[in-house]
Amino acid sequence: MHAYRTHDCSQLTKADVGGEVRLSGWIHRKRDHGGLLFVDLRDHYGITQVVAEEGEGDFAVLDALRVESVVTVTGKVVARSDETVNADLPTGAIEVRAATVSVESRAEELPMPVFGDAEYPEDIRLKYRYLDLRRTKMHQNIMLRSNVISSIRRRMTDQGFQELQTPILTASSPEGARDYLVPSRVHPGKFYALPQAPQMFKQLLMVAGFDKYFQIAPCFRDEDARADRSPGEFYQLDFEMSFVTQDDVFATIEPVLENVFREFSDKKVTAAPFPRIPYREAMLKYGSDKPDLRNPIMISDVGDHFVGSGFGLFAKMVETGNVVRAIPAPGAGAKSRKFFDEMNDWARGEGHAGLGYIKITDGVPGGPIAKNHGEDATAKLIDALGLQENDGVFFAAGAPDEAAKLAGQARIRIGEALELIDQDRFDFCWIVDFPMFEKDEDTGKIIFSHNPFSMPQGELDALETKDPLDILAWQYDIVCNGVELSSGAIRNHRPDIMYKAFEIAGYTQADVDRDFAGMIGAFKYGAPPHGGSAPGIDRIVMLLADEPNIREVVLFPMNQKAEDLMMNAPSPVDERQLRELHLKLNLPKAKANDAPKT
RNA sequence: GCGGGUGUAGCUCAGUUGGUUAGAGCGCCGGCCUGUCACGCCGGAGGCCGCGGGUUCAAGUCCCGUCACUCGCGCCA
Repeated sequence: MHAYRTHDCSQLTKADVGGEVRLSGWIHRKRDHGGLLFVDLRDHYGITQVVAEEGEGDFAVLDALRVESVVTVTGKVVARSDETVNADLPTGAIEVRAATVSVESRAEELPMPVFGDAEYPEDIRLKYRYLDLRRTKMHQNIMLRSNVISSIRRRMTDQGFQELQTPILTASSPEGARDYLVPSRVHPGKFYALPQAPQMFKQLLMVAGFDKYFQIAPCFRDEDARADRSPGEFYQLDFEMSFVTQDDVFATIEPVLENVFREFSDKKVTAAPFPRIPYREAMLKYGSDKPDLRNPIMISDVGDHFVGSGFGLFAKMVETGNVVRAIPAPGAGAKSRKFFDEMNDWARGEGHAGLGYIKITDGVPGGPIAKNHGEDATAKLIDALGLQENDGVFFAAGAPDEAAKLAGQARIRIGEALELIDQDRFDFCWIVDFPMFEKDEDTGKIIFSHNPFSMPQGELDALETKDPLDILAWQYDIVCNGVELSSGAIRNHRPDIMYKAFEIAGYTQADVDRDFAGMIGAFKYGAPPHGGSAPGIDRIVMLLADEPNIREVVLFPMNQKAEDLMMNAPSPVDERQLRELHLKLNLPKAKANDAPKT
């Protein structure tokens, strides 16, 4: 008989009755009836009930153990009587009569229980992540993640993609997020950087002629956390293809995403081809470049209605080049005035001037805007917006960018408050036609608005002839349920266009040659047109697991301050290590009241 | 860096307009219990009410500061 197990804890059925078996696992739960003891024995695969009776075998050994201790139990499989069958358990028709019990590992009293689905503080969960991961929900999430990644790999290789590895220690890049730096021992004063994405490497793989590349790639960015953003590191399905147009990239990745989502969820999934929404249209209609299409609210520009309006505030704003955006709130007319006032308070709290509204009650429009705007004009506005007789509508007014942003946030908040969002769908879309450049709000300079390596639409001709702010890029994002899954582009593979694009953004040819030496050099020796994208693995799994927080689908995440509470990272290093790396610390002055870390 | 929320037993939480000895469930420890599967019953231990300061006759409760966690803003080509 095997030293630890003849079966796992999910396998035994009526067919095994009478057999001598050996199981190993954790004591999930104990039910102690004095002379009779029931133990739910748990492993990765399932749970099997073990019974021990006083006076028989190693009853006393099992009786004395705490839950989460690890044991090996040997005994006979017996059928349960009809009254005692547990239909909720795949192994519920049988139980194992414990003859011998060997203790593999004794558990102390737990800082947090494994059994049950109560919520626990995240710092405790992170510190004792190995216990947290034993819990059913977390264990399932991580299994889902593993299965999703397998499925993605299979689907990518089936389409002819090669899985290739790129370096983890690379060079810092002047663009993008802050880098994680690694000091060089051999080269005093020089540093490696961890890749924010294998962006340049994957483009170089295209130059190297590999045609189709993918990788489940770790990416490192020193930026602050969000619910859908782990600090430190995350994974992307990074892929790149040669001799392709934007349509080819879409046609390649759409079936992968659609089918992965269909494979791992019962929700309705957008059928490919996914809708494509130009960036400017998205900002107008949804007030966001990552719209949640499950939300039926559509924003529209209603500035024209307020030209010369009796509602002087909006009339004046429109005259001075500002905009007014309407955010319908279907059915909100039935809500109390408090609902509308609270929305306004929220907008002010977010730092906006406010959120005006019209509340329609049984066909009668009310509120300060309706009153001053005039009866006929209000009727016309309501008609144009297609509002029903118990709807509401909010107004975001201001500079175009600000009004769009406020309207977009309000759209989300109203959709949630009125429960307009269908929780049973995954709605995909592409956001396309991103602008190539934008104006830096602080300096007034022209800067790249996204990836500087994207091909401008119209190529060199556009760069030379058009207003930079009017130039669009072959740059696209894929969005699902308001979550940005990836961004990608058809790349700029032409040195002449590259130099020109960087020149517009204020970089000389020498700057480009220095900062992007590897890539610009490579493009001078024959580079194929190419493009790709990089959907975020963690976010895909988060959506599929129906979790609001990315840390629920990451094995060992760091907390919001980028600390690993289990491994105590980051940690101080000793003087010898610093000397080897030619580093001297220049620490900020400690605050007087800082509590010591435990 | 900034703003919101939270902080009471190992864990989840209750704690009234400031008022006597801060409670419950789970867990833990002890006892009883031979068909449970959230086993049951009896008993017990366990509290710097995050920390510091202030107001007050009196603070878990009010005020200020601070720390921790979290959500968001900034940041994220």
